[in-house]
Amino acid sequence: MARLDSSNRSEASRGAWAAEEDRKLAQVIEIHGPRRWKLIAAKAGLDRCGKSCRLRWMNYLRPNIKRGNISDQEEDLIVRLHKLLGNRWSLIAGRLPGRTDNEIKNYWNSHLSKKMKQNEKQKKVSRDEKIETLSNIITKGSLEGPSTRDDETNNYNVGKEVVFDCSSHEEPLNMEWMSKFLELDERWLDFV
DNA sequence: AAGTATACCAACCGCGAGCGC
DNA sequence: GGCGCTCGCGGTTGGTATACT
Repeated sequence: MARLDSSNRSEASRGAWAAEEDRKLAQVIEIHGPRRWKLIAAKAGLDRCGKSCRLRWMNYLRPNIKRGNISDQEEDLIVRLHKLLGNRWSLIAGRLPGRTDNEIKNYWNSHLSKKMKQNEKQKKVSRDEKIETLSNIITKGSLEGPSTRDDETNNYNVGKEVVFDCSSHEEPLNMEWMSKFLELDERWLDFV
């Protein structure tokens, strides 16, 4: 059974913070420092729980907070860090001065996750198209069109520039073989 | 202009970890 | 070791603004 969190479910008020509440909170933190949040809430005479005070401070009132307008550079960094760290927002935020974990999480959920999904979808379509091209070359023996076979080197030439090097692979060139090849050498797809 | 859908973001909630008693 | 308190994190909710029909 889940442990009850004494800082939750208090009788404290909820909802948006008023400017007056912000002012009182900042005043108390200036004196006592940003710790012992329950005490801070009491000292400030706020009808808020300590947890709520902490959140307000961390995400809004803390000095040096940057708000809004995430730059392209920052966005790029978020994407790369998310790739590396996953949903570890506080770690990601730690790399972006002035940004809070909550802001980054919100930004990811409202902007970047959609963007990423679109990219993935596009990637998949493009990969499927490439595989279909390969499949046509192999299953239909279709060395017509843009592809040719060089009998001396045993290579498949696709288009003007691309050479599919078969010299290190055994015939027959079938789909099973090809899928194994693709798993091993995804780079090849980029050529087709 | 009014109603509805969607996007955005501040705030809330549940949970786990750390610490002192 | 057990308990209560505090803190921090990540997921989720809900209110408001904006876009769309």
